[in-house]
Amino acid sequence: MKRENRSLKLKAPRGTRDLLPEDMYLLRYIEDKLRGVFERFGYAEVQTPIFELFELFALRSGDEIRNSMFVFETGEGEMALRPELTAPICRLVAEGKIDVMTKPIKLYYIGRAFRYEEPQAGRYREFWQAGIELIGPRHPEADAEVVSLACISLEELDLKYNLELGDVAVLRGYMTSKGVDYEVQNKVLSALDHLRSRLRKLEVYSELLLKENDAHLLSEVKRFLYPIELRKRRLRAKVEENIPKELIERLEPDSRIYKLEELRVDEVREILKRNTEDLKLMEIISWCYEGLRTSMGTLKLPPDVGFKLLEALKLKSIRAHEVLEDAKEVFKESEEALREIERLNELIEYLDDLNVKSYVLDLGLARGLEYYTGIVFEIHVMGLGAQSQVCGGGRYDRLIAEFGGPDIPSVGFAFGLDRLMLALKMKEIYPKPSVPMVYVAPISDDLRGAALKIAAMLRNAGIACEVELMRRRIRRALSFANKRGFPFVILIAPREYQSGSVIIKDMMCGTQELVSIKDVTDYLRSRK
RNA sequence: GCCCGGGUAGCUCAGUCUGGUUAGAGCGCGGGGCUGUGGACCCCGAGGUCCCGGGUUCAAAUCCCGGCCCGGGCCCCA
Repeated sequence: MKRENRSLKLKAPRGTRDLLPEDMYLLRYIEDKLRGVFERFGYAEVQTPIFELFELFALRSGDEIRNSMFVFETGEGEMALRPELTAPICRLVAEGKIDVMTKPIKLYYIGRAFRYEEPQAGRYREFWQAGIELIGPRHPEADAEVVSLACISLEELDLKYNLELGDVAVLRGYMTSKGVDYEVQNKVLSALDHLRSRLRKLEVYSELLLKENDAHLLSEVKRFLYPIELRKRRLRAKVEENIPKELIERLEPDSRIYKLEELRVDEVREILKRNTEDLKLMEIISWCYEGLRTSMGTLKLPPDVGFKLLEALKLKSIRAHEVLEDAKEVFKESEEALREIERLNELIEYLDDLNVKSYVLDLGLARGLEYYTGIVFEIHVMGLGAQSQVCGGGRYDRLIAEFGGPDIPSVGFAFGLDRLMLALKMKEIYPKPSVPMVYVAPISDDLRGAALKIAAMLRNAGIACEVELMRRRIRRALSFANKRGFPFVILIAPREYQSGSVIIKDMMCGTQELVSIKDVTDYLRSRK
C-alpha cells in the first residue's frame, strides 16, 4: 500500500495494452465466432511468424508503411514485425508450401500485427487481425462469396454495419486502355482515394456548420482550408508555362478564409463548396502537369484521362445498377473498362443471390494500399469514433507472383479485432466471463482443510469451485461470494460436518439445505 | 508532426476559474454492531510527495513557464 507507485518506471509501452480477463473473454468469444464462420466456408487456419524479412513488406508498400514499421537489425538481415498478415500468407504460398495445383486454397488467420503510429481510439501499435485469403479463383462469384463471408461474420456477432464496395479494375481498365503505366495507376488510385476523403471532409464540415457553429469547428475548418489556399497562391505565382492558363485562373485565392469567424454560415459553406472544385482542379494539375513520382521518374497523366477519373468520384450510390449504367456512359470509349463493368454487373447479381443487398457501390473507392487489382471493400460500424472501419479487403491478383511465386489470383479481407471488441462493448450486453458455480467457505479455522477436501472432490467431478483463501470470517465470506456472483456457497460448519454434512446455500433466493457430503456432487449437478 | 482534453486515495472523480487553517466524496478495503449467515442497515478505521521541475506570493492541488505521461482528433489504416 505504501509502495511508491510513481517510482515504477516499467509500464506497458505506448500503444500497447494489457488485455484483462474481461477483455480476453470477449476476444476469445469473437475469435470463436469468426473461426466458426470461416470454417463453415471451408477455410483452414494458418499461423505465420510474428516477424519477417523487412523486404517482404517493403517490396510493394508505400513510403508511409515503411516508416510505420517496427524494424530491427539481426546478423541475418533486417527484420520487421508484421504490419499486416496478407503479405506473409502470400509469401507462404509463393514459397510452395501449399499444393497450389488443387485450387482454391482457402486460408484464415488470427493474430497480432504491429504498426509504429500514433495511438488513438481503436488504433494501437499492437493490434489483432483476423482474416481470410481465397487463393485461386479469379471469377466474380469468388469475390461475392468473400464479401458475403465478411458480412455473415458481422451478423454472427450481432453487429450492424455498412458495407462499401468498389472496384479498382474499372479505373485500371480505363487507364490501361489509355496506355497508362501500371505504377502510375497505383499512384493515381491512392491519390484519388486521398482526394475522395478530403472531399468528403468538406461535406461533413458543411453539414456540421449548420448544427454547431462554434469556434472550435471554425478553427478546424480554417486549418483544413489553409494549406489549400496556400497551394492555390503558389500555383498562381509560379506561372509554369506547361500548365494551361485557364486552369490556373479558375483557382481564385480567397482571403476570406483567414477571418471565417466574421462570416455568415452560408458564406463559409459557399467557400467550402468552391474549395471542393478547387481541390479537384489542383489534383488534375498535380497528376497531369506536375507529374507523379515513380521508380521510372516523374510521369504525367494525359489531361483527358485525369478529368475522366474525377468523374468516377460521382459514381457512387446504394443503387448499384444505376452506378454501373452511369459508369458505362463515362467509360464508353474504353473496351477494357466496359468489360470490367460487365464483370461487376455479374458480381452484384451474385451478391444478390447471397443476400448481400444493402451496400454502397462506389467506383471512386480505391483504398490506400497499392496492390489491389479488382474489387475493394470496407465495412464500417457506427459509433466507433474516428476508427469506424472494422474490415477492409479486396482482390490482389499480382501479389503472389510479385513474391516470386506462381501467378495465382486471390481475394481476401481482414477484420480489426480490437475494433470489433470496442463495438461489442458499446452494446452494453456483451459476453462476460462466468463465475465458478460454487464457493466453499469454512465457518471455523479448523475446517479449512475440510474445505479444501470438498473443493477437490467437486473439481474432480468437473464442477468449478473456489475455496475461501483469505481467512475471512463467515459474514465477510458471504459478502464476498455475493459480490462475485457465485450461485452457491458451501458452508462447512463444525456440528454438521461432524455428522457428515455441509450446508449448501443458494445465493439467489437465500435458502439453504443440509446435504450429506456424498450427495453434494449430485445435488449441485441437479441444481445446474 | 499539428490541434483539443486530462494527470488529486486501490478505482471513478469533485475541489483549480475567484490561492488561505488538519485536501474531499462515492465505490472498494479492514474492523465492530451479530459465538455460525451475504444482498441498498448503522458505526469506526487504514489509505495521498494533489505527475515532475522551476517561478510568482506571507501563503500554491489552485496562478505563470518548462517538461513527462495518458486520452481524443487530423493523416493513415484494422
